[in-house]
Amino acid sequence: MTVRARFAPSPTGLLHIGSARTALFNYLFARHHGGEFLLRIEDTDRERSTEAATTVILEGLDWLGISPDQPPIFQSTRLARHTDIARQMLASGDAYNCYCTAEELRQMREQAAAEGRSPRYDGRWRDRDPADAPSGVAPSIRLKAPRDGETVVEDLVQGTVRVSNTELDDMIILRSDGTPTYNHSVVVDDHDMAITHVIRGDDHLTNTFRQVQIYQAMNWDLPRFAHIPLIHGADGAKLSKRHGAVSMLEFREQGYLPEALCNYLLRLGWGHGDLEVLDRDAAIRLFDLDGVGRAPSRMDYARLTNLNGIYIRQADDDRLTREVLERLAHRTDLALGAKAAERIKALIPALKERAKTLVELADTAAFLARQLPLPIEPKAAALLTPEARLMLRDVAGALAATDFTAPAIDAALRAFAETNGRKLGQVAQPLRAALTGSTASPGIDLTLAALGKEEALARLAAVAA
RNA sequence: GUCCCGUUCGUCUAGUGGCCCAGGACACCGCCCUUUCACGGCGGUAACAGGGGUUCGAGUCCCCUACGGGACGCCA
Repeated sequence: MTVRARFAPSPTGLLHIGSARTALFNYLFARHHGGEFLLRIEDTDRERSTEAATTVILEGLDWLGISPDQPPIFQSTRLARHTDIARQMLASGDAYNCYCTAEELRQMREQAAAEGRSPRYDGRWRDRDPADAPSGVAPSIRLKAPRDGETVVEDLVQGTVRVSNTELDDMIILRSDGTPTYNHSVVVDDHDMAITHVIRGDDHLTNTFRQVQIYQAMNWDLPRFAHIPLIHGADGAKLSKRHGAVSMLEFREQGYLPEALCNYLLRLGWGHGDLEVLDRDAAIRLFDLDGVGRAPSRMDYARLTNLNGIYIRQADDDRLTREVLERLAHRTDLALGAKAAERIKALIPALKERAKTLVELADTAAFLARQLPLPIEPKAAALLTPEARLMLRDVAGALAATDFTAPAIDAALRAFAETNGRKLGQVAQPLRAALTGSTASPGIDLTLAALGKEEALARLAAVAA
């Protein structure tokens, strides 16, 4: 049997980190088993669903590199099929008309709450004579769920989960306005799409019992279910905005690489021995549902950032250069010409060793695109004492005599330090301050070489005594 | 309130009855490397929620308690 997995988000505005992980797990599972990964947009709530929100999901998945194998299926286009099945169930006696009003149901719930019972529909129309139907009231259609026994879900992550059927009431499958409900649509779609594995957040676990009852009523084969635990914030509560970034767009803006995010998400709730850094190929090769834990996990931004640093160090230099240029393009305090771009490209290999995000990478590259006079950080300014400025004049002279390659610069600086009885650091730090306006940068030889002779000497002249 | 699920270092996890006085990673602290900042190397602090069983032996199996989470809509 070929595996067919699906990701079924409702388009409500953003691709949440939790949804992204669900999508990733589905994708990896399908790939691992040589199956297909499908996407279904659950846009039946017409008021909340927008085209823009669908675009956000599609772009987010594309950015993460987990695009579906087929064009997405829009649930809204399948309405007729859903209602058709509901009517079939009505005809076969697996469902019945319920003439309760919303108000009546609300009272039923309130009374149950007041008496300490769980708020369930009491089945008052289940076996009632259709002749009793009040005129002028449009009925909803309810599933005639089994009253005895229990409903069992053999979950690939949670194990066997069973609940007594007395806990489950007769759910509405078709509203009085003729539209299908979520639980009903999902079952019909998953069946029609020949989904073999339903992998989703465990907030859906209790829905599953009701969905199973529909499968059973229709005599359809059950897919395998896998309910993965949710992602929580650092405080253990449901992940929300106040915990920090949650949408894919935000992570992208904050300079996270999609492969780092995928790696982080993969390791959140799934483990394989001591393995921490897994690229896409390794993930596909090793991922399976038996490695998924049952406890919810907490979002840890520090760990994501650490992973991001690893992926930045491994990333292609041209790609990083493009990213940096893009992020610097809007800055009005820089002169981002061809020369500056050339300098950035030259220093990226050294810069990427010390950046954890693309934002950081761009920030630390910005000095290369600055114009004189250079803004100097207070700590850097403190290094530029009158004495240091005097020294820099001589250093500039020594540097001017080289061909300005990094090795030549390094040799010249070491020689300069030696003949002047100074430690290399006593020369390099004021130099760094004068060239970058900061106390931290890649090796001073690399920094000088990237700036180029003309620019470097100009910057030195600006501060030298 | 009812039902369901969960609980190993601060966090993510390894652990499927003896290999565990519990291993790795991030974070944190110290040292080393070093022209700064990173990277890297070495070392350190730090956990089986509590209580009962079962067993020669329990982080691993069972029960109870506590705590946490999820679900209880004519939302998805």
